[in-house]
Amino acid sequence: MVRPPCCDKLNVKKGLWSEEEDAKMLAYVSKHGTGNWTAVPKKAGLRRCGKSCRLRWTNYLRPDLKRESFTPQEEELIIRLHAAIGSRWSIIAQQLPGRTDNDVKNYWNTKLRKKLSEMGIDPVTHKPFSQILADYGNIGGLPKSRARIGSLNRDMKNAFLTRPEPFPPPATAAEGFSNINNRLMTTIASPGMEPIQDNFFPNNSINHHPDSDSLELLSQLQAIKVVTEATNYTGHQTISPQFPNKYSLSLSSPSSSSTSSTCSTAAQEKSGLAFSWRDFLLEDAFLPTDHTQGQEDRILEFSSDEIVPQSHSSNGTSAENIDNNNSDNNGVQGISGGGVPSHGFHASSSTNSSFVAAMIDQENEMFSEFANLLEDPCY
DNA sequence: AAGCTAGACAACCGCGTTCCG
DNA sequence: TCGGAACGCGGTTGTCTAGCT
Repeated sequence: MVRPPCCDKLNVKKGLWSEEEDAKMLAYVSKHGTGNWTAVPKKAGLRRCGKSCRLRWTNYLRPDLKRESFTPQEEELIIRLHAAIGSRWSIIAQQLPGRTDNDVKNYWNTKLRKKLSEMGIDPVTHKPFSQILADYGNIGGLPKSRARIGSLNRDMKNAFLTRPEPFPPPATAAEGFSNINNRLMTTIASPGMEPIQDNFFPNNSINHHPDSDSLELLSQLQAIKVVTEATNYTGHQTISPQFPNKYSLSLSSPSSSSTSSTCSTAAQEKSGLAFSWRDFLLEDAFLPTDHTQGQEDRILEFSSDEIVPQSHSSNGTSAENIDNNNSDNNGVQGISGGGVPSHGFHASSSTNSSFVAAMIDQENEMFSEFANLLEDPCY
């Protein structure tokens, strides 16, 4: 690619901006406004590329930028929009006043992606890792396990290579997820649920079809509308009562949006749409299908409002208590002790080993069945 | 105190799109 | 219609800093 003329000069400065440079930029913009960035360095007396000037202005010097850290509401909106339209940072940033696409992108890369991974959700597809691996396992001609893991995206790779248990269930509410994050668990990665885009935004970045660009913009706008509306209510998306495990998100015309995009009812809110972690792994090819009572003990149950270990339901740690605790924190980061939520997994170690053993068994089965394919010299 | 590491964020790079003569 | 310049975007890299050993 041909470099812009302004960037060809050998004496163009790179790296961090000094206060003096910032002052020059501010002085220039306050006098002349923005635009024609290639001319800015010369007019402003800066040894910078015009592109660099534009970035410095839009990402740092603009007076309307927020400096404070992201709020849980902003966090939620980012995740919802990312689930709906993918990494279209500029579009997402437009829904967050005072935030730049760079801000949002950095926040996603440093915080949210990791957070979702720790919750057992693939940040790329917003599907549970277990579901992805199950899907992945259905693809024929699989290479050896290590290479197979190597071909996963980096988030799943991290989940595999840095954790004793490959598919950690979400942490419990007591371990520190806010109500907002709990709701995210149910709206983004609820059991058996197809991701939002699979059902409603077929032209998203994941399922993109090259001939569908005209529909893509509409889908994105609809996605933004729905996501922002849902967030403006209570953070809940419409939940179809007929399909408790298939959360539907209404896409509607403006005339019907007030009714179709409503939040859940108060009763639903109170009772929560409880489902178990077993449901979450329902499609996991590696889990034994017949659950014994012993296995039942390790099932974690969580609702749309809080995540409650089922086996702990009688120990006085009621859902309401947890909810109250979160309320004490104004619904913001109900993390006792602060910090990043732990991976807190209440299952016993034997449970973990049985889970892993099931995986290994499955893998060995495939190896024996497709032994010839495993000799692929590419691996 | 020095070295190391991870996290946060600023900045750069390359590419696609839009604008304009 | 075409080609070059400008702009915008997303991915990646670089730098700084705080915390830990």
